[in-house]
Amino acid sequence: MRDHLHAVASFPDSSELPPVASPQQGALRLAVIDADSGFVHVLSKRLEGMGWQFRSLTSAPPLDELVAQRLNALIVDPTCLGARGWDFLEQVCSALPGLGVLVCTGRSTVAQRVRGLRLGADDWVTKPCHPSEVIARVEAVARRRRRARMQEETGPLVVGELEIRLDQFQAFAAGRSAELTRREFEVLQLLVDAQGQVLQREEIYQRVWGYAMAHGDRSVDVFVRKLRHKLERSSPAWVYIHTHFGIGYRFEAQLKSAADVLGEEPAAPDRPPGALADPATSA
Amino acid sequence: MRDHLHAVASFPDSSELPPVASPQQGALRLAVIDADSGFVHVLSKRLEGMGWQFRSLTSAPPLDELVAQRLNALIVDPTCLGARGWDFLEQVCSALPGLGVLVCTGRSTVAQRVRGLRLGADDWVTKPCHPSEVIARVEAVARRRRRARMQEETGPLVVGELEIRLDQFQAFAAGRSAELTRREFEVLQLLVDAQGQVLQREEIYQRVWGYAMAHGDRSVDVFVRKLRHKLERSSPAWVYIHTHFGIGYRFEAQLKSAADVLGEEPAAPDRPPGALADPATSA
DNA sequence: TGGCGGTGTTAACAGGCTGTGAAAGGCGCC
DNA sequence: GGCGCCTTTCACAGCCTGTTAACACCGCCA
Repeated sequence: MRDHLHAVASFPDSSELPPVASPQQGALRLAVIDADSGFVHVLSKRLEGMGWQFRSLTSAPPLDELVAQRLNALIVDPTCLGARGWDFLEQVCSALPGLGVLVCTGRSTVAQRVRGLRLGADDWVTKPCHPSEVIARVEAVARRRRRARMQEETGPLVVGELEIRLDQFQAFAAGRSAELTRREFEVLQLLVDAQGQVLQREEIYQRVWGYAMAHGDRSVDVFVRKLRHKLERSSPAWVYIHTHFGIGYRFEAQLKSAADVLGEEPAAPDRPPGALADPATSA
Repeated sequence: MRDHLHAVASFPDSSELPPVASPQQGALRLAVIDADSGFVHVLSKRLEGMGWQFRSLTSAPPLDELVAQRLNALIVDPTCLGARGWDFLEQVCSALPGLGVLVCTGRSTVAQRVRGLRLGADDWVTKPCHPSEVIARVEAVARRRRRARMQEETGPLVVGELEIRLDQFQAFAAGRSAELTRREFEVLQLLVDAQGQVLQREEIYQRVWGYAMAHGDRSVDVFVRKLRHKLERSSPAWVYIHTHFGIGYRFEAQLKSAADVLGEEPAAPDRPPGALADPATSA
């Protein structure tokens, strides 16, 4: 169902194991900037075992050098960059929007972490930490980035008058944001991903909320209502979310008929705008 | 209730799977990836009793090996896969869209569950859990998947001018929805699946409604009436549902004669319009 | 031919499901 | 601590559906 995504992904199919050095399935190129040799050593051991391409540094390299490396991710401890740490972080993040940046450093205040993440870091890990956790987070970060980049490469997903940008968690129509909240966007994305399949409420709830839907919960309905409202506001000539009574919802961009756009059912449109069967026209 | 689906499942007999009794009606092939031997043991006991084909692993096998197993479902505890757990999940779900994937693991955060489900897992069960629940969920998941896969592989089912889409709970003719309600669709699906066999009212009722039909209940007749009406509206040149007097109904796409389409029974209809009660044709 | 049981057809009803608006509750931000 | 946004819950209205009943029609049989 979601295979349009992996169709675009640039990773070869062979899914194999540790040995060998050639870049393999899921392997990433990454660099570590850190003066803590023990940490770097342990980490590099692990990364080699996974076949990732890996480079370690102890100070900030020129930006263009980083660019040339075509990295997937960067692990950095700003401590070793002294006062220029924040600057560097900001520059890297703005110059390489496709790069996953993970800050891994000793104790820090909440304010520092917030600042770092605001400057564009994707994640913040506090030392001491287990290499596995660092790796897992790097993978998560890289996946997010990959996804966003894919989005960029293939162009935003367009259906009807809508433009859905995964990288912004937002839908646009005619260049204007529909101003969806996070959950609204998630519900929309799920429906869009289903490619016209009807999704049951339970399934929607489970995939978006992450746990089983309590009997009688109307959250999904309410969010669909909000989505419809915002989508209609942004793109009045289209209908996107269709109800299947007793089952659930289905996404399909559908142009409204002229009559529907002007006045709602002016006089005798005895049937629903969407689909209908008029024997006369079909015969 | 929907055991007609089983008829479609195709398990080749030759395989290197454990020597269980020959696959029986409703039995599934499944694999469990989990290092928790106690859990696996209890589960396997249960599964053997049900005659399901079952294989247990403690680490992630290569993808192509999984493919070769022709599984219906996979139960996995990503914990035992370490940092690659998410990757594995993602790969499996995208490479095997027909496979039902159930994550069964210890405590987890909402974020984790959402992530897992969005990567393509079908359900998420938290340990400790009762084997019965796991099995019930696997069945539900496998049913959903099989349905989606069947649809995908065989393409939409087409009979006469009708196109039946399981994923939309709907029938189409000439690209237009027949606007069937859920129950109408279920009755139609049952009749279509019977492949031209005559089904008794009692059987139809039992399978669709889920319990025995009360004596004198006319629900099936009413639904057949509604179906005929909607199907004729969508596809006027065809007759789909045939009555067998004193027995029940049979589905067969049949092109009407020109005379029948133009005027309903002009005067001397030498042949019954709907090919109704004609035991001779069925023999 | 008339009676009888099975089926076609229609309409009305009750209940369930969904749409909708608003209020209450949470949560993060300032 | 106050504030605002988002989420969730609640209540009510309206629509859709499944069900039942009633009547018309058809084929079979005496």
